[in-house]
Amino acid sequence: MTPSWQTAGTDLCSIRNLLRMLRTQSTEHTPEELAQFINEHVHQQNILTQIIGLSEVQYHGRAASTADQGSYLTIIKPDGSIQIHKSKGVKPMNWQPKTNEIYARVENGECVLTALRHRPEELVRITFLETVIAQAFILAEEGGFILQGSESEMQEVLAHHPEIIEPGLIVLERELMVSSGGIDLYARDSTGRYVVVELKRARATQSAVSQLARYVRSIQLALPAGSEVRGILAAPDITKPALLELQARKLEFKEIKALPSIKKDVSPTLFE
Amino acid sequence: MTPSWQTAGTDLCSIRNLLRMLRTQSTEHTPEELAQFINEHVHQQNILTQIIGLSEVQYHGRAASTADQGSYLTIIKPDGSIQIHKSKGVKPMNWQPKTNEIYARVENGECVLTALRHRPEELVRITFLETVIAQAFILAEEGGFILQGSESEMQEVLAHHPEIIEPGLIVLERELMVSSGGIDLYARDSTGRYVVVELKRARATQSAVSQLARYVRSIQLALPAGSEVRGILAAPDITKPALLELQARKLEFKEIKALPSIKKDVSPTLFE
DNA sequence: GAATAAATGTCGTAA
DNA sequence: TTACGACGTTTATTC
Repeated sequence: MTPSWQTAGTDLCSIRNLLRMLRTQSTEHTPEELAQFINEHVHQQNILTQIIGLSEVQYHGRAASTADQGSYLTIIKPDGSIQIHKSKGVKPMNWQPKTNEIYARVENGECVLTALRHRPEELVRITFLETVIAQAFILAEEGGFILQGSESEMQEVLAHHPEIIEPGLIVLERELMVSSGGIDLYARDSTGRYVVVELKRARATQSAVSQLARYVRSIQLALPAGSEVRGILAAPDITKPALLELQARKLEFKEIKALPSIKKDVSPTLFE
Repeated sequence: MTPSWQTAGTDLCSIRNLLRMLRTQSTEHTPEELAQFINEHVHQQNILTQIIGLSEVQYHGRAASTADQGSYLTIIKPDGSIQIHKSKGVKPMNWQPKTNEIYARVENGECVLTALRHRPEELVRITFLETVIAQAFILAEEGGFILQGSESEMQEVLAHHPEIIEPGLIVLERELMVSSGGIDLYARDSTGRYVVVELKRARATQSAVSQLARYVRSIQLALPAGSEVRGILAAPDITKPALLELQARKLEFKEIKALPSIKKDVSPTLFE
């Protein structure tokens, strides 16, 4: 039996281009051929496999879900992660971050891809009813990836410029570990009171408030009885319930709109 | 300048297959053509676009990130969401959940895809250094998707209608494997000579010519000495250098403008 | 491995 | 549209 996929010609690549199409499967194939194609490519180093077509997806694990017949894009990455995309959204319809086992086989005349994961025990099953195309690519060479602007960077900036939060504030510790977790900034205000600062890069929610409250209590327990400890939640925004709870707990909110950048922008002119 | 891709025919594969590939672009294209390809497909109703190749990605918005040159898979969904995948993890390396604006243009000789989002103000910029493949799919309302218009379909049609290439041509084999790769169509002409047909969905380039030449040589070696083997490059268009090389190698070019659709049972109202 | 918190979280829904 | 909470959250880090 001749498989209906072909090895791509070598003329597809150039010296700089290390990503190459490895193999392609046409629309013409039997379930057996598709299963063979998948099994030959999945879990191999650097090979990303893609199947597009009418499929059915089942998930069983932390939850359970079934996707009826639909046209989905299935991507299997070299690390064994799998994701099934529909036409909308960044998030896949179904996925499996890491799999212990991936295999395809023919069941009842159709190619079924099974992705298993232990701990937690999860299962994704994709039945390919009508495959439109199956492709495998080599994804070689990965460039460096640099992310900036996370909460840690916010902490970095505010640690050096605590006056943004409040004039006279002096930072004593960053990432101070207490029983309930790590305090972003531990400081002292101009009147000598201890201050616990909780940073949020996004809009602060109730969970941030209770987090701050836990830290404040931890500090109060560590200090001599009667010591006054302030709690400041610093974020660009706060939700209404969070603000109410904050006030009820006698904690404070400090709006952080913009931060002086400590690193060069990617391309500052883009937004001018 | 003729774009190197083709609009797919109106024929449908099956009633169950709702998504189909609309257009395909091969590996050969200029940055201008790639930009045009993207602009024609992106943000259109029901069209999912994919670009695979050596790229560079920048993000600026809630945070900022830069990804150096690497082989990435870019997916643009019909809802305007965009995601750039590397070889690991379910999560994309860069993404944009929903965009207000997506456009591609040539900057400094390279195709740059810009995805803008307001509220929050965010920007993703992808520079395609070397594209391996660009694909576009139609997605129907019901979420099915099926592909059409690929080279495989072209092969399908021409295998059944070899007279389009040349009257009296008889197809002996499809996807005939030889040492140098897979021959799209292996046939015999009206005078009994063997014919190797290489198909290109897009404008044929020199690499297609050398590919065809390799196949012809492989067949010549396999046949008794002195056997005459013709090589035909069938494509909608051919570049000037490719045509010159073709003539120098005594190979032939056959322009394929339109293909008769393969009629299959389907309700034409789906795509109006 | 369990627990904890960050994330460019994403996504859906009610006001 | 905006606010708000849920998510198979995922992912990274710490204990």
